[in-house]
Amino acid sequence: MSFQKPKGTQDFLPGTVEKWQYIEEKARELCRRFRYSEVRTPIFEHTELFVRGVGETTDVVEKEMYTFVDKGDRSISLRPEGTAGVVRAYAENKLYGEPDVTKLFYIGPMFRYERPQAGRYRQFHQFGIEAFGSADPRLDAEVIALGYLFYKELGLKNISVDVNSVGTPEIRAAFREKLLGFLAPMKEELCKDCQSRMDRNPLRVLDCKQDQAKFEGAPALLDSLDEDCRSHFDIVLRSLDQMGIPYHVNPKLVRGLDYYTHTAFEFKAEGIGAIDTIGGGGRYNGLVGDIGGQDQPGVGFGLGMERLVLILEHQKVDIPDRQQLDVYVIALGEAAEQEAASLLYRLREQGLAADKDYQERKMKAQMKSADRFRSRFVAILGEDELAKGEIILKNMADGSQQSIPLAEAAETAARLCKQG
RNA sequence: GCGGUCGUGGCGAAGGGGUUAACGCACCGGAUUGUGGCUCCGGCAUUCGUGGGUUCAAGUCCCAUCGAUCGCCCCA
Repeated sequence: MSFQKPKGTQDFLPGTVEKWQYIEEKARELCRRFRYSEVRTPIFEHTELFVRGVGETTDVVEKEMYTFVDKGDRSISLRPEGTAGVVRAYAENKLYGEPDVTKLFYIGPMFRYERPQAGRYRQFHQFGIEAFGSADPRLDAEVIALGYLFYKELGLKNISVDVNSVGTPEIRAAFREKLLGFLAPMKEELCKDCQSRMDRNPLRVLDCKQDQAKFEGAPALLDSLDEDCRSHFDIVLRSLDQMGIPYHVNPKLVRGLDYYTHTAFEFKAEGIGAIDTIGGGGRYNGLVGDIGGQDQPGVGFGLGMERLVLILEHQKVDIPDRQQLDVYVIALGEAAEQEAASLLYRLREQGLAADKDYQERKMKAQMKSADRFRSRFVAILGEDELAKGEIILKNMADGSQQSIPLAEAAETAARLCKQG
């Protein structure tokens, strides 16, 4: 094989794309119900946007971006996540001028240079939403609700929602100091991952799988929240309660991107390998201003599509798959082939899904094809039929068949198909 | 970036140094001169990811490389 797809990428072939189409359709339909409109932003942006937006010390920008210099000497990066680009588009196009809350969604590929693993690819896809222009905690709840309902309506079981408040950057900075004070004396006893986490992201140390026991008396971020943060968080939780959305408060929940303020949340599922987070998001009140726009609060999520597909398969959720054909035209002999080609076109003009063989195969083989395509009818056109100016229309489900004048074939087939 | 496992026809999968590369599914043809889903019969890999090496002899051993897969860090 001379060519292979680049590592960590995938070809989505017939049989699988239908699944994706179904999921995307569900996402769009749900967004419409919640009044979120689609945006399509570039797949690459100036590197600086992600550095400023996502945070320059995050793993995502430190080691996972596909960055290159273009012919104009600009540093460009393939988007590693969706929010930064949407925020940029929101600010650049001055959508904050709209009187209402701006609600946007996107579906598309993202890129991260990492070792592929179950549910992790270098090109992966996200469905995400962003709502700008309101700091109302009920909007946070709406965002969570949309994600939750998305999974629920797709038929997923056992999706859990983890929620936390990460406060404001100031509160987080203060907490970080307090936590480092607590951890410093025990640094030598921590695992080597935690030791490096202490430098990069101390809040994450508390989430370590090995050292749990040592963190008994550790300070909790939730206890450090000020009045504003606390009441914001309380309203989010109360709203979720009233909507009947199950969640659990996870004080250790920390997200990998720097821009979150107040609410942070994750959707999780089990049994799909080492990775259980299938989506996450939160509020990002300073981000629009950081990126250079008029400051506006925002909240949103990003959901991983390949992880979703993985779970759908794992939970054996049925997804409407291959399309079926209405009519398969079988022609026998050169003269019939010629006539069949035009009959085929007329069937399609009637709005029917129709096809024929183009490999001069035997009738039996063509019947098998009709069967494979799950065609409802077969239109047989042989020497005899051609001579009589008719076709045989056979119902594949019950085996019954009738002769129909060739001139009326398309209309008759269309009528029969529409009857059900 | 680090570690484990794996790479044989369209797909699944035997074979673990000795020279015609099992088998199953799918596909094609025939039994059934023009009718599918069942049955029976037949066909279908000059070649074992790629490159190098060891050997009289290499899918089979060694090295490298690419890819897949699982895990770690991190994340969707």
